[in-house]
Amino acid sequence: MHRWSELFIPTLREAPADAEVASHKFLVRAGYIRQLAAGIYSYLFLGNRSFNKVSAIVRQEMDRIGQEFYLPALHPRELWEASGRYAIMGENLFRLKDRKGTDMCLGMTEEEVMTSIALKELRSYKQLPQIWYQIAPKFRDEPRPRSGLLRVRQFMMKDSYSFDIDAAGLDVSYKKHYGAYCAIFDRCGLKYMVVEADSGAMGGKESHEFMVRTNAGEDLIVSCDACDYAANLEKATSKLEAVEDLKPEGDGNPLEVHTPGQKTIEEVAKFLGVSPKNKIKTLALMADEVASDNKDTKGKKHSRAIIVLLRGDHQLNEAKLNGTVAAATRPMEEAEIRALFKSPAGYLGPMGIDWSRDLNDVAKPVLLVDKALEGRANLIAGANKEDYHVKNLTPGKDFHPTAYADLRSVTAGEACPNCGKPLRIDTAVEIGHIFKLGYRYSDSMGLRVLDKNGKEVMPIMGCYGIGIERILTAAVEQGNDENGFWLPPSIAPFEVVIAPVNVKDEAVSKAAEDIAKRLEAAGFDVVLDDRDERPGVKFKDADLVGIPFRITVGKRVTEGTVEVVIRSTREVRDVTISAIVDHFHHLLGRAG
RNA sequence: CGGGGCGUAGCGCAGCCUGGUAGCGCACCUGCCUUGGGCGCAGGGGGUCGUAGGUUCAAAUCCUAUCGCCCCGACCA
Repeated sequence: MHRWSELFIPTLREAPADAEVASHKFLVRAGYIRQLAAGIYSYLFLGNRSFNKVSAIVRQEMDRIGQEFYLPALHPRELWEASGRYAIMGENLFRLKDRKGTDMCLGMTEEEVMTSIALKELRSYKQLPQIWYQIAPKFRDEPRPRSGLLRVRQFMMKDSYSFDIDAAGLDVSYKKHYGAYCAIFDRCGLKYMVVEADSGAMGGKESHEFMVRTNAGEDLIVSCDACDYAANLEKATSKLEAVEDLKPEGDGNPLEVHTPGQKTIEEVAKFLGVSPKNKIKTLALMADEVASDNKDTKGKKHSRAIIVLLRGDHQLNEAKLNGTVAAATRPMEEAEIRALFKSPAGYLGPMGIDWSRDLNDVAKPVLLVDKALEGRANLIAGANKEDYHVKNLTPGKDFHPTAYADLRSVTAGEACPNCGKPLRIDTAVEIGHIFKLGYRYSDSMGLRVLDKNGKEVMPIMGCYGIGIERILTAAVEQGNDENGFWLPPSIAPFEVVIAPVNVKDEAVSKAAEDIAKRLEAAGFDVVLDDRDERPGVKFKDADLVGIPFRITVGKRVTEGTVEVVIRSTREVRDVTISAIVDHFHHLLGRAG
């Protein structure tokens, strides 16, 4: 039996000064975790217990669809060179040398290791499909670890990888994961949502994220309360209300107007008496394309101009831009702006520049136009001349975009793309991500099997991740008040804490001991707070440490009664001692 | 990596400006007392003031460097 007096549960009255988010404060105060360094945490007794329960649920559900492996965290450089990620991952990849000077790194994910096993062992379509998974530490040298356990440098991840003969097979593996993830998060007692996710520049086709709404989250998700539409802001779209175009002025050809000192969208719109919706916002960006190996080719970089046009009242979504041009961009410097536009910032527009016709044409500047401007007419943009703007601009007629693309960020209140009702935007924590990888690794690492016809084909892959500590963190964020937090019983370190009000009272402590024994015999996870402390101390600790139920054993044992307290609602019930086991069978929905 | 903040006992903080005995609350130990929401009284232990160098008769305090941690941003398969 677990006796609190013998356990190491170092609770704190005050949170460490550098903890800001609720989960961080409470997990430290409750003695679950202690910090070792930035983004690196130790799990103490309670933390580890909870952690193990989460892992066990993940393992059970994953075992229904896949096979568990255990892969090394220490990887040779060559493996990451083979996939091309040694360079791509940059500083986020922990790198080290072994005693012989061989370059090694610590795994951020295990696509390379899994694929290397697959390519050595898989020979035939008959061996497919495969789903391999593991629950193991991952290492990422994050530029800025933060928010306690939310963004850390070492964390436990359930990562799985599927290998299928074709896209239809991948669909099946993907759906199996979708189902398993729902089962896992349901069992962990989380209120989560599944959102369409940005598949990134890696060329994936489909991707969903499992998100828990909390103000501590780092992601922004767009969702519709009226239907099931939900997407990461990086991916979300919306229906726009039609905008009435301006009437053409004069002969309908581009017309310069004098706009002295009017630089911002708002200033110009007000000055000309039009809505920002009839204006073009011109963003001047540069993509610095550094050759793939950043060490040897230092200083040798090729920059190309990327000019983005948006409706005047819209904001650029950098993830979407990234997906379109597959490169990181930065704002142009003043000199670069003058070199291209022959004009100072504030009066930029698309006129008079020879734009690239093709995204792959590196020689000329690229003009990307947001889809919200497609089909619009008589817009107003800068004239590329100080103190002048141009009216009557119609895309496709007066200037020729390199490409139209969805580049803007959705804002709250815009119409849902499915049902037209207003969209909401919330912050959220990503607890899981499923991803159709495609042929990215099969191709780069040379994975081939023979199909029915004896022909070599590339298996298609999927990868799927769950952040174990994020489940715990999200659960704490979801259930806390000023006194502490409560975890769902399935992932709490103990289901019940039994608090005898005075251990020196024989009747009380005997009854508490007896109840603990009976509940434990019935299969409940209980801890007996047998410390010789005042009741207030025990209650405060019980409230703090995340245990969902408390039994208070007080003077009324003489009447055969104790109190059961539900932590989340603070509901208190009198229960007769003889009925206590039945009561918990009922409370926890377990058969007696 | 840019901007900001902070390193003094396990936790929370004061002291630093204006150099001179290192302090408070909580926690901890002993004893008494108390026992339905962090009880009370008495006694006690614990700190190279992040580290290194410098200025000075004297440095937690002033100067320089460095390390670490937190926050905002950039970044985040």
